[in-house]
Amino acid sequence: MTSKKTEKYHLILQGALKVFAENGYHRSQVSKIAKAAGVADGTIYLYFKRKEDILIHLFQEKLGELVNKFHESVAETNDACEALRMICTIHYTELENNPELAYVTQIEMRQSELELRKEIGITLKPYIELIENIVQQGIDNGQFRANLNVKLVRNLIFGSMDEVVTSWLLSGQKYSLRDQVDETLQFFIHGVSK
Amino acid sequence: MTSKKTEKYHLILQGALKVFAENGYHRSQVSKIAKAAGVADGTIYLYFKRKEDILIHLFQEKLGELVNKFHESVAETNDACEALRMICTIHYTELENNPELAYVTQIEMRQSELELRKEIGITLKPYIELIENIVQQGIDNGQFRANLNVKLVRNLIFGSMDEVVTSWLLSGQKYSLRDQVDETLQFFIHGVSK
Amino acid sequence: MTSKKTEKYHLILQGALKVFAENGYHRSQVSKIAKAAGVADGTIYLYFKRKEDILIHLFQEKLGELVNKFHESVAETNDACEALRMICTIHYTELENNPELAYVTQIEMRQSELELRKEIGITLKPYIELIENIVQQGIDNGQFRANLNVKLVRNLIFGSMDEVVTSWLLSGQKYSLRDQVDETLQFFIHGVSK
Amino acid sequence: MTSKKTEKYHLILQGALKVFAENGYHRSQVSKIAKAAGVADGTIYLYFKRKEDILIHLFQEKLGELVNKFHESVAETNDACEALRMICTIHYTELENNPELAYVTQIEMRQSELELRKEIGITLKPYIELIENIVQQGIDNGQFRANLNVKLVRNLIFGSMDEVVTSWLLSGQKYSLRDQVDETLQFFIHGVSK
DNA sequence: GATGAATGAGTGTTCATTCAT
DNA sequence: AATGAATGAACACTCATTCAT
Repeated sequence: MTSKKTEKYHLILQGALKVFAENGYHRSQVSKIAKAAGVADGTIYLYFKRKEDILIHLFQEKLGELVNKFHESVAETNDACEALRMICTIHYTELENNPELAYVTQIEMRQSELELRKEIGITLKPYIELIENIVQQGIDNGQFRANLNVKLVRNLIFGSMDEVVTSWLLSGQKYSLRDQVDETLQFFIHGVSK
Repeated sequence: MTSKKTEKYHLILQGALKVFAENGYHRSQVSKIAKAAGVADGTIYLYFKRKEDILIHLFQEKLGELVNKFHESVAETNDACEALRMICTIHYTELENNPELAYVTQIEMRQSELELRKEIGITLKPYIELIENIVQQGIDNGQFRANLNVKLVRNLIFGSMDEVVTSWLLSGQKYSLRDQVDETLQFFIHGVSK
Repeated sequence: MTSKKTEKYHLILQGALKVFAENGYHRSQVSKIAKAAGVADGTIYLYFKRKEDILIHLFQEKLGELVNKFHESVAETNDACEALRMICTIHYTELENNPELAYVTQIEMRQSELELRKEIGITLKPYIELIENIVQQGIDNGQFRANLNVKLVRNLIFGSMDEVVTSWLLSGQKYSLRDQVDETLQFFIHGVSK
Repeated sequence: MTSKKTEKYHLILQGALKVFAENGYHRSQVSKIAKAAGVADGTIYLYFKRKEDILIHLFQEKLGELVNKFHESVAETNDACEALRMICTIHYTELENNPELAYVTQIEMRQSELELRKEIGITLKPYIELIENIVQQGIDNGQFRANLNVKLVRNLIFGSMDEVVTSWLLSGQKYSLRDQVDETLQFFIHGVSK
């Protein structure tokens, strides 16, 4: 249910996503976002403290939806391998289907000050922790090695997927991202060894 | 022996590294860099076309050194696992020992326009390819699975390490990065499975 | 009645005229013009694309008024000699009464790039053509020689008056400009010969 | 006789004439002039106090030659009409044959500060006075009207020719300047009347 | 709440001039 | 005298943010 108050809020976020994806954060003037959202420049400041705030909220909003999808999909299984597969599938599929979102998360999000990076870290945390829980679950049910450093491994897993997406994006999205799921999973499960 | 001509060039790069690490790229005024380098503002433009150019050269210079170290170390062995270990060791150790460089590569480098990102991609390519070669070598000598997608795997490996470094940096460098080498290698070689 | 929108536009032009006359175009910083106009620096760029634009608009605005006066005065007569007299009278009188405008038209206008000079040429054209028409009229009604090269003669006439104004200005405006009308006319009509 | 000391002086002036004509005064960096002259930047300051100085000297040098030609040609005759014809012929011919010089005198010379304009006025004075003398001579020998205001008339004459040259230049030199001599003279001698 | 005109702080870059060699 | 690397003052322009309506 979207109240009348939040209508403009979402219009602005929608406009910002479009403008950021087209021009990059630093080249996206507030007035351009306002125009894309169909509101006046000043109106933006009724919903956001600063320009940076738009980016943060955009990230939180969009990532929140993603994290929800992750949680929903994983809830259905006790198999850690299967859970990892679902995580990876959603990760690749969702970003492949939303190139604008992909661009903003992979490129623009990183273009921010240290302060903002930490803010983003907080938003990202539930996702990272979800991966951590899956790894822990895999250990607990005997699927994974017991001596895994879960905090390190979750970073390795997230970092891998993250880089694959960025690489795909910078390459010009010339191949299918979701087609990489199987081989990515192979690597997570068995590593490179025979 | 540093020729007189390149002396200021390196002074400026050194100053820029310091200033970028302290303030971030966008908050680093050219005049601040000049001051840190002990030269006049205008002098910078005798050696660099524009501010962005400093970042690119800084990256190329520093990353070039790193890539050389990677190549040298790897040249000594035919064992793909051992080569991966060396790569990871150098990657973690060098950045741990050069926090300023780490900050610039992990945070500031990403703060740049798409155009620059591609420039950086080119500089990074030899490193990525080195990893690819190691993986290929591992396949060839039977250490690794034959059906590995080398281009995907190299991205997974690089992305993993990259994320570990970023995470370490954003955490405030509270733990030892090089101590993560063994477990990182475990993950690369065997994945998570028992 | 000046609409609210154009109010600042005219304030800026007025300020620019003053500042240009006092300091010359190149020594007139935008901030100085803004101050003289009683607006913020940035406001200028809501009404003009760039600094040069102010000069062009100033010229068009002021010259447009002059050209109108020329046209009005000439419309009243069929006598080419009388028309020339009116042209000359207005030319001298108006500039004598507006030393700031005189300074800008005679000195600053010429200080601009070739590109701008052509722009100015376009604005000046109606005036030059008016002179041409008068000459043609004089030929047609038998007052002037039939074999006059009207395009050359209009330049000779305009150039004469223009130089007289510049000379008067550079001399420090020590004598009356309008007092030169009679003798200037004599020269136009009869030349130097007995 | 050119001493070794003045060799570079003339090289610089020659280079400046070329560069000014090609780029205009304000877009002509000192370093560009130095390059065109085949000397080092600093060398220029051994011969000229400031950049503006080059323009002044260039003007004085080139105009000095012109004035000499004027004087020589006029010395041969006592006929004021004939003298005016010679003045006009040389004025148009010389500038038509030296488009670079024409460009600098008609366009660039005007692009200078009031201070410089007065400097130029001084250099131009002998030429203006020469015209004045011719007019006076015409009066004295009964060729011209006795009640002519010589100081005004000289300005009218100079201004006419000056405007014709500028107009020809801005038109892109599409027609012959010297072909305008006869009709210009007609205007000076008889004005426009029948 | 909504507007959008107005603000003014902030900075990369140029280039005339200097001066140690 | 000649060099040319180094200097640093100067400034147009942008754009996030405010606030009177």
